[in-house]
Amino acid sequence: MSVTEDWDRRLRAHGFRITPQRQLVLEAVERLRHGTPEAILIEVQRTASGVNLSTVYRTLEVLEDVGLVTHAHIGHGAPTYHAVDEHVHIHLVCGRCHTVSSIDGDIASPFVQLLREQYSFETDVSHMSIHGLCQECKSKPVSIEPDDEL
Amino acid sequence: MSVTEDWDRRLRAHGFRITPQRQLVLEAVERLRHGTPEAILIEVQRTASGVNLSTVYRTLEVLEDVGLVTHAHIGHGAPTYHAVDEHVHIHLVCGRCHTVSSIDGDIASPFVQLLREQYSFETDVSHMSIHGLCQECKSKPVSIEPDDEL
DNA sequence: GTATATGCAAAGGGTTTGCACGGTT
DNA sequence: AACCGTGCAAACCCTTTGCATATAC
Repeated sequence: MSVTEDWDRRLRAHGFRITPQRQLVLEAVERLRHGTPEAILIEVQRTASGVNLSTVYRTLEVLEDVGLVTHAHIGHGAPTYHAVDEHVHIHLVCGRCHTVSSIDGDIASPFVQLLREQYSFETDVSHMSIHGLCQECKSKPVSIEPDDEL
Repeated sequence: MSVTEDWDRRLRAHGFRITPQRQLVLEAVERLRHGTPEAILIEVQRTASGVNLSTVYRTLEVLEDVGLVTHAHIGHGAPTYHAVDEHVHIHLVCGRCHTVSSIDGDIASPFVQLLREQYSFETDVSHMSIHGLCQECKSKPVSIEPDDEL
């Protein structure tokens, strides 16, 4: 059952108004499965060319406030937004080739449980992005540690 | 045993030159245990006021290349740099009060092992920053879900 | 001596903000 | 009618880049 079905009720319940822009931004986030604010703007502008980037930023903040979208920081650039009704996933970001792959968020459950037990910390799994080396880059070592004079 | 003991050999081994700036930046990163580029600059300038921000950026990139420092993305702003000789730790970032606490990186070992087995992904634990709710914010629910008209 | 590193200043992304207008309630 | 949301433009923060000079090798 999609959380975004009662998006308008959610907004109203938090004292926000219903506007075409908010609907369009939410729909754009759902359509693109991953989206930066810039990408979301472009998607929105396919229907409504008048919408402004700052509106997208302000809208994403509102939608995140009411729990309709989340974001994660992949790479160094703009954050990536997702609709919360998607199955929770985690991004694995390769620090060498910068490939991003999405994996099932459930894999983190034991870890999340550990953080809850030991630190009373409630992890936002959808916000997790894990940096490291992907399978391919791991196998191509690229001159690791000569550790001698050149 | 500190990795940063043979920092000069490390740099040379990778074909980089030894400069006062590089030494100063590395020492500043070690002294501040967490530091943004800006904060590192200020620390460096306590000794050498002439050093420039762009040099700090370029130097951090070099030091990271040769494995002397790492960075993690805490919050939305500038990244935080660490010397690699510190015991590996993970940042827990509260999405509500923005408090950051550092915990022992070893807690992630089983999770890291899982990612290795299932996805052949080699996690950079020191780069991990985990977002969620801290103990205090978790217990103060702050008007969650009225789910009614206002 | 030559290639690399630095300082400076300018440009570049990404994001936020002030303000007047327009739309929702 | 009152207030919130939007568009526009400017400002902002963080980071990168071009170029001339200085420095490590």
